[in-house]
Amino acid sequence: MKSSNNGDGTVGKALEVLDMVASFERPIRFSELLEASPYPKATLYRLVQTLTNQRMLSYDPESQYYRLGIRLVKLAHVAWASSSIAPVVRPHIDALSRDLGEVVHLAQLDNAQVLYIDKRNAGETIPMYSQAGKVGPAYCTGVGKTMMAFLPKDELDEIVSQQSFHRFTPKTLADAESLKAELQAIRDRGYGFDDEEHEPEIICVALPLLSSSGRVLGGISVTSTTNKTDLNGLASFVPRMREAARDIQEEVQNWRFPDQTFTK
Amino acid sequence: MKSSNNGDGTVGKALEVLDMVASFERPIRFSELLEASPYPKATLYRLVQTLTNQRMLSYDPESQYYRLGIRLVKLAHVAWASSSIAPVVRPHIDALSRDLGEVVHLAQLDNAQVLYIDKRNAGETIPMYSQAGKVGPAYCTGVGKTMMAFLPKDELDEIVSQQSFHRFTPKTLADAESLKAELQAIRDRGYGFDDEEHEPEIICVALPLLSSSGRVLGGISVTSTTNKTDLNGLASFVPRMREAARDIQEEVQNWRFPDQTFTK
DNA sequence: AATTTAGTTCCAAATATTGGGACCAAAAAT
DNA sequence: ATTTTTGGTCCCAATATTTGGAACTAAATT
Repeated sequence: MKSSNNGDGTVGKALEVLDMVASFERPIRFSELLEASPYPKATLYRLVQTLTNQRMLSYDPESQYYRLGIRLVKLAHVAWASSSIAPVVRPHIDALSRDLGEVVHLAQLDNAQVLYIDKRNAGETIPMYSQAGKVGPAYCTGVGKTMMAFLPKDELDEIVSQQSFHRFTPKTLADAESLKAELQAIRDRGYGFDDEEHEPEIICVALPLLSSSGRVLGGISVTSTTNKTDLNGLASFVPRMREAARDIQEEVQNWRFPDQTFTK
Repeated sequence: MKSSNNGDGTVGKALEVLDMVASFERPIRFSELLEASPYPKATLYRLVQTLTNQRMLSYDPESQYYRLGIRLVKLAHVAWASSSIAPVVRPHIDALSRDLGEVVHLAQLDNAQVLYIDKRNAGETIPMYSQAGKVGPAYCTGVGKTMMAFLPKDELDEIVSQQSFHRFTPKTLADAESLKAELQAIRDRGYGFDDEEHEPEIICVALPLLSSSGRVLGGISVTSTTNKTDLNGLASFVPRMREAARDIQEEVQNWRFPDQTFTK
């Protein structure tokens, strides 16, 4: 017994390296990776070789920089398209954005963070990975807080304890106490706000998407700015959003893949 | 010596399993995977466990179905955003689509196939086989043939031999000979067409994106339908596309990540 | 109650991974 | 021009992980 890693053997280590490359958000050199990694040179070298062979990383011999490989884009396309909610939700956030004239997001929780799955700008379409795939903090975004609010108690405690509580703006809820109070308010109200807690002038209203058994599937939010409207203005969007959420929940429940055979 | 796999040890196997799940393009059961896989039950089981642990797969205990995990969406976002061309090309295909009033694609070659990296719709969507992350055949698409045409000879032979040559339409070039002749024509002309070779009524014109050293970075295409225009009509788009390609090539060359420190 | 099917666990044998250190080439310093 | 440093690659015996046949369990079917 000695290893410094997570416990999933070589595969875990390789994926950890992949994450490490991703965390730079730009092409990097082997030596930069080495510095950031807990592995000895030879080990990291082999890991990176394997990943490159597998096209999960790509290497430019001229510049000697590694970056994430496009095989990931292909896999993510399938992941997105066969996720239970993304394809179902798309037409709804489309309609919401059109009706309300604002930016609409679909998000899920991933590892105590908010992961944006889809986005619709008021005017035009933003195609896939430019925005989908982004992550944000859960404790100071509308969707983040709203999804947390509807988690079962044990999961909630766990996820709250994992928040980093950086104070982005004067209004950021920067400790577990105030966050928990806010989450209670969201549960009572049935929806959540972001009142310039992440970025000044940016406000939003969010609804959870729940499965029939009450599990949190994701969240949708409508975003605006303080010089366009205020929280009351956003609250007036809620009935329309509820409609969408209801429809989505129903469709997700009944939705099956074309050729998926069921025995019951 | 015995293994039936590609040679990258456990990591290779795990990624092969990931690909296998992806190839179904829908949630699947363990037993379906087992049938499709070359691994014994216990081995596959552990592989899938690890992948699920790592959130590369997600498992719904209720339905007992596996699907690709959302961690992939996050990774793909970074892959897309830190690829050398996608972010640079986006404003250009935007403008192209606006100016020409047609659908514009950006694609790269991946494993002898065309991988669509980005797409811009003009006005309303033409129902068509493509989105970011989707893959398509190289030998019967405009971008595919055009990118192949500008590959160095050895890579070209390799990639041609990997094509599956299924005859989608009467016009599909369904053997290596006709494809190679077509590639020569594309080289001479400087751009390529898709003349209903993949789908009836769908036609397109494509240009390669080359690095300063002549390496194929990707391709852009403008797509239309036979009841809107014809190949001559598409050819008239070429000057405008050339402009875009020239600008892109220049920008890609000069483009560096904000904080990327260079020693020369 | 008996059989099949699907999923999970065990453990000794087989195999892959590990990492210290050697090695090499190119760049920087002397 | 020579030496040193830096960044990257390779080797191999010790070691840890993976393997897969088979046994087991739970649930569905006969």
